[in-house]
Amino acid sequence: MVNKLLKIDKKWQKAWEDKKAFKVKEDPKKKKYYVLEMYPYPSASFLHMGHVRNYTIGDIYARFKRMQGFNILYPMGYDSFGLPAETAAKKEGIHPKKYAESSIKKIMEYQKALGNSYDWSRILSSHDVNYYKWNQYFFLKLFEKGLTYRKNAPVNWCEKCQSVLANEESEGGKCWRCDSEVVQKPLEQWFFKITAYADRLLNDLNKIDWPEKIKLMQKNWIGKSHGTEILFKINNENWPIFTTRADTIYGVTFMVISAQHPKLFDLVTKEQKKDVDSFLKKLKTVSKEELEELEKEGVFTGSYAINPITKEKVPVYAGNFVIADYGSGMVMAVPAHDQRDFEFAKKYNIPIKIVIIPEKELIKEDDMINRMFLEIKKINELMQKNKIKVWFNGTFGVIGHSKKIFIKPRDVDFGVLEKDYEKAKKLLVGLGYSKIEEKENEKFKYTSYKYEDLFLEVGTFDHDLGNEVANIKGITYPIPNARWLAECYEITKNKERRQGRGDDFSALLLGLLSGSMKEAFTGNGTLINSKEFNGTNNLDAIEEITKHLEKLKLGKKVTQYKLRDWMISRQRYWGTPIPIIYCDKCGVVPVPEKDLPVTLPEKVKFDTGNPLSTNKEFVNVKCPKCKGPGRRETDTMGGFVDSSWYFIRFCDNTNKKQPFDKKKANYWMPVDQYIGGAEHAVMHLMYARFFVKALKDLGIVSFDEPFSKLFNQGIVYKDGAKMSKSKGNVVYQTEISEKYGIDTARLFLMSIAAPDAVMEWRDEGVESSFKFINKVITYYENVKLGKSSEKVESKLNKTIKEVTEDIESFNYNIAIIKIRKLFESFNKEESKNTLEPFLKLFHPFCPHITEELWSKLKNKEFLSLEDWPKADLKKINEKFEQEDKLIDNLTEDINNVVRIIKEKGNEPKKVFIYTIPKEKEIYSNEIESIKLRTTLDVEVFAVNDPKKHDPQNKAIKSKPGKPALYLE
RNA sequence: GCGGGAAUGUCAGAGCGGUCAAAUGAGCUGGCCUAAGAAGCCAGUAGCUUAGUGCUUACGCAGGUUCGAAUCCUGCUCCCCGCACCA
Repeated sequence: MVNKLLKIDKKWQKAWEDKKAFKVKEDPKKKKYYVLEMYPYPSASFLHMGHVRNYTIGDIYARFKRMQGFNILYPMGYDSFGLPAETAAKKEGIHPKKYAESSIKKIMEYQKALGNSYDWSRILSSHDVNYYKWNQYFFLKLFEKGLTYRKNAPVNWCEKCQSVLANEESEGGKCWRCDSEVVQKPLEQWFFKITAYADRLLNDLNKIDWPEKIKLMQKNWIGKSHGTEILFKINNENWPIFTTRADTIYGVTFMVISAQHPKLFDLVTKEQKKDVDSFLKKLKTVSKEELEELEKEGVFTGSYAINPITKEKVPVYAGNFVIADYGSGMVMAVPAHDQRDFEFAKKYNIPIKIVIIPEKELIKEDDMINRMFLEIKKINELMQKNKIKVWFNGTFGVIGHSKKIFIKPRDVDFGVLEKDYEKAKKLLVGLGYSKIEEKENEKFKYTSYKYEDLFLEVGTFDHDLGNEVANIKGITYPIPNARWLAECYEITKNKERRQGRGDDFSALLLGLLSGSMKEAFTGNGTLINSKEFNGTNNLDAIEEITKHLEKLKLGKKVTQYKLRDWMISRQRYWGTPIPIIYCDKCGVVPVPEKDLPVTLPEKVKFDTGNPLSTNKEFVNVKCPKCKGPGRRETDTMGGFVDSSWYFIRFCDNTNKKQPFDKKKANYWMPVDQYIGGAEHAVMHLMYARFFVKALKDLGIVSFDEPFSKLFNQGIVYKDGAKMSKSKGNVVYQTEISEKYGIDTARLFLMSIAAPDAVMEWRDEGVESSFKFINKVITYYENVKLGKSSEKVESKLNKTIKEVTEDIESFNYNIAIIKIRKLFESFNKEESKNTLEPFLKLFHPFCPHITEELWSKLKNKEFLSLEDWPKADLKKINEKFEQEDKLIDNLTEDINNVVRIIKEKGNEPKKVFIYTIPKEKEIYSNEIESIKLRTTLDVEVFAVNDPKKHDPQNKAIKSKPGKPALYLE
């Protein structure tokens, strides 16, 4: 059987290829549909189950859509430039080109063995000069437009890879490829100005049908935020500072400039230079893990900044926690209301100035008191039960002082008689109060009682600003003591005085609170200490203060993005040469378009530094402008440039005169269904979107989003880790396909889990898919061609309807279940009208065997190119389904009774079924199938049949949908 | 820390207000078939109970909404995945 399957696989793969079954071209009469899987990196010359899953998901969709009558573009290509080829070259002494090309060859072979319906004539590889030439072309176009520029920037540098990494490639201070530490290093680099498209990239997310998760990741990555740019004067020069918290301007007590800031030394005074230098030396990049514990550190620069509103003079520090290229690279530090600033201030003893206090509404006083009240109530009940007299007087509340909290509010007394004290104490311990304090209290006067007071210490509370919480028996509650803060504030605002309290409450609060603060208060609240803005809600204050600053021309509203420009330079060999020549006279000169391509030379040395610089012929060229001596750029472009437009090249992959024919591109693009891993959420998918938008602005294409729909397939795990060669937990394609045929692998991968779910690979289930395929084949080989029952037709049409919807929405696993069920309902005799549509439904999942069975039904054309079946809704009759269920229930009942009788030692031979008259036919029609499932002899009577055999008078038990039984 | 997703029977994995002791596989148990089966077929697979019934527990934990909840809401726990000193 296996051999047979393998032969079938080969036979049809060859047939498809020979007949060019999937070759397509533009056809204005047909509706196009473009299905694409992210093109693979041919670093490994094998495919594992993760790959197979990915490609199968795409192929099923492509085949499905093709059968639905769409003109399907479904190509395959290779992302063959990049580091692994170069690493392999270094390691094994193979030239990257050779390495890449042999890998491609092998991978292609395996891919072809998958039986996917690719149009192989459209193949492309990014290392092909006919491809990368156009990278250079686009580079120059973007250069003309000012979207390509060069700057000296601190970059992420990986020592091991000897290359610069993009922001996206440096994962928390580690290289995404080799996991070694990334260091900061200043270098001249080429950039694409993706930031110019930040807003469009953000807004157009609404246009595309992508998983929300990916859209969100892109949104966060773009990171648009609104804020205020405030001008601080430092050494008589204006420094714009970006902040989202203009409301805290009165709380600024220092400034921090990024240690990597290019203008840092403008601020460093002579006296401080030594300190700053030694501080900078200490800096290093840190890993993700270390980041959490990394202490905020800094050093005084010697300069002071003038707060534009308060005119206060505050020191400027250089700090390790400020990002150089976000915002202005310098922050106004408000330690009372920003956790980082707070930590820094604590460390260097900088004053903390509180300018926001929490609002009354935030305090859940009532809740607190209710809980306390319940506690008291509980105590009361307990005491009464034990006949201990307790006094409570007045309303209950809470009072807090020092670090303890007592149920002992303003005018409440709680006491027991002296003789009950010990007993009461015991009971309270039983209630869970571990500590009971007993004391004479002078602070509170208990005039009503002579008895000893019982204080209950029920918990502790922390007294710090804003976050007052009480911890009572392990539960944390907000505590109303902030109430008095609010009170204090009221007093200040109304300029009231209260006996025993100071005039300047702001000062008092500061004194009281800043010393005991444990962390910054970053919540919202009411402004204090902020002159005319006192009493304003801080969210409103952001607006108001910004407006105020605008009036004074000391600030303005601005928008910030986290998105950085796309750094494309790589100090590598195996990539597209950047078409730039440096000339001592003319400076940076782009290679003229007519001189393209700048071909990547094969002869280079890989031992040290940048390989391209070792080829003198390549490097030393004439300046295109002045014809004087020039020097070529030796950096190459990162691979994400290649992958930013390859999907358009597929539309016209052999064009030598243009990157692609505009008409062809406009016919096929955008990609209707893109399929690939979620790991590309922010890199490839963002760059490609940018690139397409830029091309649109250049007038090269007429669409502005590359991928209308995106589907993320789930990762295949094995032994708890993602399947990958480096982890050694790989199951190769051939391990399954050589044993069971490729259709089994496809079917299994698709039935085990929804395509977008992560799945754990287990061999166990493979057999089941294999068995099913064999069953289908055996069935089709033996089926008697004839008529199909209405029942089967009903089922077929229902299945067609549902499976169509399921495939459309990628519920492949559900579709397979339904297809299997349909198959189970087939009889020994079926008509072509059911046998053929079944093959069609099954075809996307198992193209080879269905194609084979299709031809066995004497069909000449490829099943792959047939029409997808349409459901005839008129033929769907739920009656059949219900009847099926009745028979199911009946046989279950019979089996149940049989089992019970057998346990009692009897062996039933025959079952008599008594149905209500209306249902008699249903059951008598199904006698054969009942017999089959019970192995008993079966006889059906209507209950009103006078001739029925019913010695035990069981017939009375008969109910609609539930016939009575008698077995003997 | 921020953001997103999940938690279902022995396992994997559907379901997402009633038709749910819960699809479909796998595993396990028993039976049939057979010289024998690793093949095929049939049945069972929460517990108790019963000639086909009935009941009780069950969809992470605790509450809530509802005539009714695996499905909706609230809180908690745990796991996974992104981002992360973004001012």
